[in-house]
This record gives sequence, structure tokens and C-alpha cells, in this order.
Amino acid sequence: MANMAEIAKILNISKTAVSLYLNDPETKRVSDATKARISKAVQEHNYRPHMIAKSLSSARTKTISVILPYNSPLFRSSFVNEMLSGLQFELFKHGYSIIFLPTKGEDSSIMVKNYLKGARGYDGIILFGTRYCTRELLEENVELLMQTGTPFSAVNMPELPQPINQVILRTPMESNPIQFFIQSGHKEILLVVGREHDPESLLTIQDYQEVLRSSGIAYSDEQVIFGDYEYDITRSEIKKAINHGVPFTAVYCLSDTMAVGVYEALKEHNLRIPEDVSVIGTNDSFFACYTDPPLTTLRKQVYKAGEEAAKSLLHTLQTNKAGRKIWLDSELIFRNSTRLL
Amino acid sequence: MANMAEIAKILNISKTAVSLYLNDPETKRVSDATKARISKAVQEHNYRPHMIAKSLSSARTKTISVILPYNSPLFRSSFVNEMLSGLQFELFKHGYSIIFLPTKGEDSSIMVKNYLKGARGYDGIILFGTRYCTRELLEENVELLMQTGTPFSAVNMPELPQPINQVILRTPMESNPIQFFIQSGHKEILLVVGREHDPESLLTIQDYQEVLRSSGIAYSDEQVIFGDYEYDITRSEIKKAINHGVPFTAVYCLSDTMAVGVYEALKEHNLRIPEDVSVIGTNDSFFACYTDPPLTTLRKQVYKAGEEAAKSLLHTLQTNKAGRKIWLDSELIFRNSTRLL
DNA sequence: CTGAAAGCGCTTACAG
DNA sequence: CTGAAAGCGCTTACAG
Repeated sequence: MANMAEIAKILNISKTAVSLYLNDPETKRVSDATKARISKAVQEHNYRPHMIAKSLSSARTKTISVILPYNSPLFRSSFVNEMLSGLQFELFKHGYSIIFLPTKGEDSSIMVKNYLKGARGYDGIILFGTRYCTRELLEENVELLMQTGTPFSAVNMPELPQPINQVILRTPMESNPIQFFIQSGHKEILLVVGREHDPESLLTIQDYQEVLRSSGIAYSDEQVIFGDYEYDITRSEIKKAINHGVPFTAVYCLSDTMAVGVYEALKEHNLRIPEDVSVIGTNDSFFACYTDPPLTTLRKQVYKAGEEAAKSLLHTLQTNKAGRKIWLDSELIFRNSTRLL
Repeated sequence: MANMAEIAKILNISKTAVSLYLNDPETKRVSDATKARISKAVQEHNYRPHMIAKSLSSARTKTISVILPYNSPLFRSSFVNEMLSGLQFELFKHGYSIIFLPTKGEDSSIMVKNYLKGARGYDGIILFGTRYCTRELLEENVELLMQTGTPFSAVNMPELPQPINQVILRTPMESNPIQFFIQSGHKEILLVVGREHDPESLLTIQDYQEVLRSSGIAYSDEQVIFGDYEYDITRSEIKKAINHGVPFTAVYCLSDTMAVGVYEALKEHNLRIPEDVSVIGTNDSFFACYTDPPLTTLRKQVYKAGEEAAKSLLHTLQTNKAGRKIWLDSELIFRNSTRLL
């Protein structure tokens, strides 16, 4: 396969002309006659631009790197995948590629650190927050990233004070599941979160306590369950709670996967949904309408989050300005797993 | 941030020494004293290798490009995602990155063509077959790809005669859903495939006809339904079949999504699963155990397929030899959507 | 409208 | 053990 120098040589013109035309067929700096000759030669000799060489000389790669600081295989979380969908669709529209670099390290903050010590070779970064990371480490990572000077946008993490691009998923009070349960007459509400220290769970617990308090309902530690975002763990933790006599008529879960874990535990104890217990999940995952009964769930604007992250990053790439914060409101999708008390 | 030349200058040594050490800390070609000095300077000056420059000069990118010839957003098919998981995990292990380049074109074969006319900048390719492509176009694409000389592995397509790396998902007779239905006493079996011309559907229809014939059961066109791999279309096509009086006591679907479409149609006609109709899906998707009733399904080795595709590609990259064909057998997972007649 | 030439940040024979 | 130098395939001021 020919390279640009060979094409130029064959036509007895300069590389400059070839480059100019190939990068902008409308350019006025090359005559129509020359353009036609180049076009023909490119076809005939099967010329394909070498994007690596292009990147090196132009100092632009047209590639966005996605940091997903997980040890386990990627592409397994429907939440993350949906966000990647939005991201990809928007980036492709503007001719950008997406690259996933190998991450190494025991936990997510170490991975990000190693990543930022590693090779550069992309125009910008999309940083995914992970559930398995404390807020302090999250902020530390963001600081490190800012120091590198690489443009980036952060998704799936709480709002941070730094002037960085962020897409934040937010639940307005009228879509708050706990609030909804209370308005439906429930007073004993189980909250199923992930882990004790991840920011998503922490924020949810705080919010839960606040909503209870403002409704004059007593808070009890034992009504907060840690399901680790896993089906099995949730199932066994719920069974424990039932066996310990923890009272509840409603359960809100921070993921749909955990909600089906709750389903299973309830079924094993012959508790009916929603007659005995109401259940709400989070994310409106693909399978949420196929469960028995179909699951009421808090739908987050996940695809849109990916899209907006791409847009804000692209904006920074063009203008060199960062700091755009975008809030996307979640919405309750009513199915048959909830009832008025 | 410093580059390699600056590091060398600061230490008053050559770039050669720096490069040698950085690419192989165990090298005998640099003294321990010099190694220590380089290491220190790299830390102090925050040196990060420039992977684009590295790729250009070494002619290796350590990047694998994935061709997913879809117009719609990627990362939305649980089947493809699971394959990507296997692919990613294996590639990361060996330090390879994954890149997704923007694809353009109306249909998948045009996308592949455009892709192969576009920029190069990766060591190898993973080519995903798409359901929405005829066998002829598939072969044409493979031929084009072979001509470029880029190492590649193909997944998710029927076995091709060319000496290329391929991972093929196969169903042995003992896991054949139609065979299973017949052995369970069913005689009126509906087959739900995707489209009329995609190779996956064609092969399945052929296989269906053969199994029926060898069991002495008459084949009827009206018992083959085209669901386009979509929930809604499947649902309405099944309802049509029921209204037309097409007889059936069992349904095999080429995807779990279509199977839940069947579920919905049956429920709307007050047909019970499995009492009135047995249903089998394909893929053992995440939600298959959460449906009502839990879905019996043909599990394909999707993750493994991704893994093996990566392995065979890596092998070709090392040895320059291609042509490895790997068959992975599918397996029936029994849940509660099927019964003996 | 066109071209000669420097440069992007590395690697890698080659020579010592 | 170490270094000078050519080269990877492009882009891009600069000069005409």
C-alpha cells in the first residue's frame, strides 16, 4: 500500500498538495486538475491515511479515552453500557474514536493514578465515577487529572466543587422513591444501597434520613441494607432482615439487580409483591418490565448522560474552556410492584 | 511535561539509553547507575511516554480495532456486550487497547468497505458479523479485509471457507431446541427467527426443516415467524399467527428478547406458559431468569467467544499465521417455560 | 496555486 | 555499556 510520499512522487507533485487536498477536498490551495489527479491516484494505489502519523504531526488524535476503573470485565453493567451508547453515538457523529486503555491496579483510585502515569495518546478523557470508591479518592483522582491538563468530562459521580465538566444524575423530590412510599402510606421502608462508603450509597442514605425526618418517621439503622450491588448478596441480606424481624412494607433499591434479589428473598418467605411488600428499583434496566411483577423503578437519564458528557468534552476541545455542569433529572416509572397502603 | 529528548538532555545521556531502559527495565544495555538516574528524572519531571510517537516509530500500536457494523448506538446488545467483555479482558491482559472507529454507511457491508478505505492505525481487527447482512456480503467483506493484509479474527458469523481466524458458535444435536421439543412430544413447533435473508436465520431455518424431516414431521411455512430480533415485532407477529389459527404447542426463538415478545403475545391471548405453550429462547440473557416463568434458553458461549477471538488474533500477531477455527458448543439451560407434552 | 523543508517524539540498526 | 543519526508518515509554517 502506498503512502503519501509515493502518491506525490507518482504524480510529480509535493506531499503538501496531497495532504491539503485529502484533508479538505474543498480547499482553494489546490487546482481542480491536481485534485482530480490526486483523487485518481489515491484510488488506484489504494492509499489509506496513516492515522498515527497524522496524529503525531498534527498533535490531534481525534480519539477520546474512556476511563472505567474496574478490575472485572467491562461491558457487563447495563448502566455503564447505556452511558457508553450515548457517548459513542455523539462522538462518532463528530468523527471521534473511542479507545479503552488497559487499566491496572487493585482498586479504582490506583487504576486512575496508573492511568495518568501511563502513556498519552488521546485528545480527551471521559472519567467514569465508580461506586467502589470513596469521595476523597474521587476528588483526589479529579485533582490529578486536572494537573495533567488533559481535557475531560466526569460522569456518574456526585457534584464536585472543582471547575470541571460534569454530568450529574439528580432525583427531584417529586420522583423520590422514599417520598413516594410515604405519600402512599408506607411507614416502614427498607433502603437497599451498595456499600458503606461509596458516595452514591452515602448520599442516598443521607437523603433517606432527611425525607424520613421531614415526615416525622423514625430512622432505624437496621432498615438500611448493604447489597453490594449484587443479586445474591441482596437476597441473603434481605432474608437476614426478615429473620431478624425487621419491619417493612416497602423496599427501595439502588439498582434493579438488587431489586430482583429482593424479589427472590420475598418469594422464598411467601411474601407477595405488591400485596405484602412494595418494591422500587433504580435504572429502569432492560429486564425491569419482564420481572414478575413488572418492576416500578427510578429511571435515570443514562443515555443522555453519555451524550452530554461527549458534548461538553467536545466543547472543551474546541474552546479550551471547561467547567460545564449538567444536571439530568430522574423519573419514577410506575409498574406493578408498588401499591397504596 | 517533559519528553524523552529533554530527559536525556537533563541527564546528559542519549535518548537511546532512556528508551532502552523505559521499554525494558531489565535491559543489560544500560548500567544500573544510569537506570537509577533515568528513573528518578522520569518521576521528577513527570515524564509520560507518547504512545503515538511510539507507535509511529515502532510500527506497532498495541491497539486492536473492533468493527461493529451497526448504524444504531453500540453497547446496546447484551449479546455483543458479553462478547466484548471477553475480548476486552483477554486483550487488556496482554497490554492491548481496544479502539472503536466511527463507522459510516447505510448498511453493514458498506460500513466495512468504508472502514477498510479509511485510516489505518491499529495492529489487528476483530470483525463482528451482523445479523443484518447476507452471506454474500459477509464473504465479500472478509475478502476485502484479507486483501488489506491486516491480521483479524471474525466472530459471530457462519463458518467461512477462507483460511481466516474464526470463532464459530455451534449447537450440537443434543442441545438442539427443536430436537428437544420433538423428544418432549411436541409436533407443532413455531420457529421465531430474525429476518428473511440474514445468515443466522437462514441457517436456523434450514436446520429446523432438517430436524423436522428426520422426525417425520411436516414442515409448514406459516410456522416460521420473522421477529426482526425485536420485542414488539415478535409480539405482533405471534398474535397474527394465533389469529390466523396457526397451530403450535411450542416456540423456539432465536433470541431471548423475541421470547419475551412471545410471552407477551401469549398472555394477551390467555395462553399459559408452559401449560399451553412451551417457549425456548436463545443466549441466556441476564433477564432470562427473571421472566415469568423463568425462560428455558439456549446458552451460547458468548464471553468465551470474545476471549478466543482475542487469543487467535494475538496468536496471528505473534506468529503471522492465520486460519485458526474455533467451535464453541451451545447448551440448553432448563427453566420453567417448557414441559413434556 | 505549489513546493522544499522542518518537525512531531519516539525506536532501532549501526558503530564504537 | 553508550550515543549519533536516520527514519516512521504525516502536517504546517514559510516562501514564492
